[in-house]
Amino acid sequence: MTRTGADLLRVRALDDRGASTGLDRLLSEAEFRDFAADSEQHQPRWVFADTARLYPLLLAGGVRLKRAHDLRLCHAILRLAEASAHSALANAPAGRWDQAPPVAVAAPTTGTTLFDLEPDEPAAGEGAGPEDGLTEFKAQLDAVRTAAEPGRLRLLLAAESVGALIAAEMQFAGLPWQSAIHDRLLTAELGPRVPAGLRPERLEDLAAGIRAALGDHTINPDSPPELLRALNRAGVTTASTRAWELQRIDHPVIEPLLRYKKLARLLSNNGWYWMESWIINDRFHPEYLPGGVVTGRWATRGGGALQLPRQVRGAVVADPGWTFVVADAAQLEPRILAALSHDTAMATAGRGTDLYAGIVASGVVETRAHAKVAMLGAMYGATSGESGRLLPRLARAYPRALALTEAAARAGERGDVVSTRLGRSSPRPGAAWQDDQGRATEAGATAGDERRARSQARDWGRFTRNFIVQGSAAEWALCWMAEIRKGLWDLPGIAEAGNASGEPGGPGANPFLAAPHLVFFLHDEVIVHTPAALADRVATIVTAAAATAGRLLFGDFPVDFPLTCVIVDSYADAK
DNA sequence: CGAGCCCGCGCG
DNA sequence: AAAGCGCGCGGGCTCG
Repeated sequence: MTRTGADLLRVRALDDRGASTGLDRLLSEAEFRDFAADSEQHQPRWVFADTARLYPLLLAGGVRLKRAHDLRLCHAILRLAEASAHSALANAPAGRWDQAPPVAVAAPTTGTTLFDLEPDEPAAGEGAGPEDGLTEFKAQLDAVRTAAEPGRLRLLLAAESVGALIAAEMQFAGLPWQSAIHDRLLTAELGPRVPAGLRPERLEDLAAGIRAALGDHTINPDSPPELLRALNRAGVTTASTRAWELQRIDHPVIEPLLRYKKLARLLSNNGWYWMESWIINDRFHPEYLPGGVVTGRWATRGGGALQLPRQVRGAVVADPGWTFVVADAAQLEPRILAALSHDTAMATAGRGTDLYAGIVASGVVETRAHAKVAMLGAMYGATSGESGRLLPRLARAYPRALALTEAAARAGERGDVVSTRLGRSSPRPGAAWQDDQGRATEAGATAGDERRARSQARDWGRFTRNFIVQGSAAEWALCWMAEIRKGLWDLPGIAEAGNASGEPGGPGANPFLAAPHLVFFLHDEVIVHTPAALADRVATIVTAAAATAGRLLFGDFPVDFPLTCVIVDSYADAK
């Protein structure tokens, strides 16, 4: 499945090894939609150069696909994976499949849809003809077939690819978002709306309070350097204007200043301008970027979808007759670490309970807060503070888990590669890093050279230490979502559910929007929008999917992945 | 006046 | 002086 230059799509049928089985056609987009709808009866695996560019076309036409293989995303994994390091693909010079995807244009305001695609890309570089996709697919199949433990890579590529389908579906569906509620919320916090560039009443009042407390009537509280100078002039000794540092200072300016910072952030990041840019027909359509983070986590582009502050989640409200199933994997990363390292003691601490509470119950530390900060320290590489002090106790109780994070850190410090459970490997540090390490071992190296090299080595070690945990957790989350999607696939729509309320999206909406579907994903948390009558069944599916994801990654190793799963009409009520 | 940096902070 | 991981985004600010 590739694009040709003339807005035609080339479609070919292949067997398991990528060999052509005869069918080879050029179709217009409309013809392709019909073709895809027909072909879905046989549940083929669609091989796409870039799911994000093609799938929205199908979704807009009401066609949903079950299985896919995304060449661009899978290439990125195989290019770096240690398990396929010997393959032709991994050793070929960089080419078209190593390039960043073309930037899709997200409409910032009403008038166009979010799904406009750029004009077709020109043939990019050498060998970018229509054969290129097929050649690449064969190279990927070969890289997997000849890899160590091909089953893991195969699962990873399938999970990454279904993630691309889900990402497109979620962008298409959008997160239900009530502009009216959002507007009321902003007005209550900031005061009535004012034209862009002006401060709403509440912010203006607070700015006046800040100026009065500092005895300076010209201060712009939005300028950190200016603010810092004014604070120091007023006898407030601080090295920065960070909220957590200001919090500890006793001075009349602190209270209005902290309040100002909070509200100014709300206005600039999720204020009226944001609302008008991103909310269309009471839906938020962020652009998800599967594999957008080196660890395999998703990123988003535009709208800050992965940073929705709790302050505004009250605007996320289910349609009439519908509700949300909001599920969150409890202490996901430590559980992943326990399973990765086969640390049965740590896994046992999390059995049937809050993992941090289990650590306390085992007598390792005194409080849940201590357990949490110690675990985060182990996974992030803390060396000082409370976290650093608690680490030895954690290491005594859970030697296997801590040995694994330490080994990952040492590997990174040497410049070595580490890999996740399913085989996504970390990038190597850049040339500057290598140069600095080399310089520190040469004869004329200064103490400064050595210090610098050591510091950078430790930085990279903290990255690789975290990579194995964050990346494996991202794989669990992909499998979880894939299983949820599979479970939801066969649920009935609104009509069959015996609920007469309107279907979301209005007339002509995609039929899959009339049945339960995923509308949001945030690293270890999902939201399913569902007819209220089906919410219990959805919750059962989501819960079972978590257990299945655990088995897919870790087989029989006895580690639990419990969820907090609630049925709520507003996201604000989720926790 | 735009490009690109830093700062600060939202999320996990 | 160094400092627990990964991101995206907006505002200020500097520089060409």
